[in-house]
Amino acid sequence: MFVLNPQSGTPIYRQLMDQVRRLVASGQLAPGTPLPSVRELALEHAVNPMTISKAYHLLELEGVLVRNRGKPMTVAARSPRAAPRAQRRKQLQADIRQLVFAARQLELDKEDVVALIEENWEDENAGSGRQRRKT
Amino acid sequence: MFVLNPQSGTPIYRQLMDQVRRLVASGQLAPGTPLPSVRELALEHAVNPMTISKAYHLLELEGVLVRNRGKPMTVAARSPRAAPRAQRRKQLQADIRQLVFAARQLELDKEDVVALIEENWEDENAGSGRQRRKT
Amino acid sequence: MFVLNPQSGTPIYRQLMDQVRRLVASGQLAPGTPLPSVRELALEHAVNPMTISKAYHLLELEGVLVRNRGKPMTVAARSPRAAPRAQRRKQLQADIRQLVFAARQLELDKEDVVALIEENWEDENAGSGRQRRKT
Amino acid sequence: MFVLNPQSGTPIYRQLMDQVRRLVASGQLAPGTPLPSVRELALEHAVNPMTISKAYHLLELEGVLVRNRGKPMTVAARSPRAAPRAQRRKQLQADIRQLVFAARQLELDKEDVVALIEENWEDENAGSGRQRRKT
DNA sequence: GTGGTCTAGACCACA
DNA sequence: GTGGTCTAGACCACA
Repeated sequence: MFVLNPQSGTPIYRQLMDQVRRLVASGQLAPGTPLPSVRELALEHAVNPMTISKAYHLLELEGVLVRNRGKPMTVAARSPRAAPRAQRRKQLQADIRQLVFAARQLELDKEDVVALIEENWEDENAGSGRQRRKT
Repeated sequence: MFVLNPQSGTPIYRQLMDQVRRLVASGQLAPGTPLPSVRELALEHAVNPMTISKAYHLLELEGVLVRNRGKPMTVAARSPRAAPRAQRRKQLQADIRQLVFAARQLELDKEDVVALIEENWEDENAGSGRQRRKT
Repeated sequence: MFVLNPQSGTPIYRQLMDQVRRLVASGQLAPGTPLPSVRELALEHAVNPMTISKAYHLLELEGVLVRNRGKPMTVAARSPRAAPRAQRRKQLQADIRQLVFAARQLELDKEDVVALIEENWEDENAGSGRQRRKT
Repeated sequence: MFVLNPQSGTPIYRQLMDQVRRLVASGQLAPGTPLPSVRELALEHAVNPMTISKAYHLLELEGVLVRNRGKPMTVAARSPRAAPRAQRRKQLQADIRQLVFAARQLELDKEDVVALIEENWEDENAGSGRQRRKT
């Protein structure tokens, strides 16, 4: 469900937060949906429970998740089931800007970038998505 | 010349390294070109000199820069003046993958992403590029 | 400077947060004042650094403190040097309500409570304040 | 009869224990009085029966309540019907100290605190008492 | 020196 | 079973 990469440079708890926010925005995690338990995720990704817990806790402060004493955390019941396309686009802005900036420094054309996106789009079927960084 | 963002989450020395590598790959920083001094860059970006120095040092180890006693560091004289397009494309792979991954989680189409890139491409004239992160 | 009681039942990080907020509200911690470092506080109170860090981090999210890379955290530069008396009174409301509730259940009079406060007020000179709970 | 606040930070079973102890001390719960059943209280406050049960059990260990096979728990028959005023005052000490400590950190005067108590005293008629915490 | 992130593992409150 | 809090201690980025 989530792709966490400890080598990534981006703190694990932030990777998780980003992904939860996106899955909620797209409605893949609908309001009320229970999230995997802290322990479960921690075991699955060989990560410390506190790291997961931190991400969940911050998402709770943000209002994305709600805590339920003794029961798994759930997606908060807010807004429509999925954010409108315009808002989801906005959520991608920072990544887009970073990419455009990098591409221009590499003196690549818009066409190069679009081609690369098309190539990668096909590869990433069925959740085979990875999240890496330049390093 | 460089865009350093202390809020970015990505360590400053990495931001600098990424940017130098890209400008060298594209030939904007040609072999032999002197880089701004550590002090100069540090002052300009209100950053600790050690941070700049660390980036330069690591780029030297990588063979991208060369140290010249008493004179500013310069771009190493290696390969053609600029990397071939194919190689520069490769340098963008990680960013592309990250973007595609994020877009799919947001249930955006390839077309949305391309449109966003086109929008941002125009905006970023004249080195007004920023490098931010999702936060 | 701070009084932390691990036995208290109230989580340590919350005790610290409450106290920082109050000292900021009263102007005893003026904007720009550096706070004791995480390690310093942790050692002094024989408490884990992460516990202090958590309190500081949450206070940063609240806007009470600001982080300074590589330097101690400081009190945020916001509002007047000290909150107006009315606002500080408000900050005490929850404690007052709790006390009044307890006193009424004990069938004590307002006069009993006032007398107790007067007795304790004198005792607590010069930061000899403790923070305990009924347990 | 009882005011339980799950958001409070203070464990629910402790809130309940505190309140029972105070109502017994003041004679509002006289020796022999039956307490609401675990199930009843749990339902009324939308709380897990085990939580209520735990509080009752600990109060039994303390000697405040007694268990009666097949019948509701009752208030233990001990001492006079109500604790003398001096003892009840003592039961309030911890709350008083906490309040005085908070008030001094806020640089409020004894007069402010007394005024706040008087304001709140009137408001809390007829068991409308709440028990909250600073959060 | 500073804070940030993380692990491994304990114990608590609650369901 | 769930999440919350905490310890002891490591290593990283930055000043």
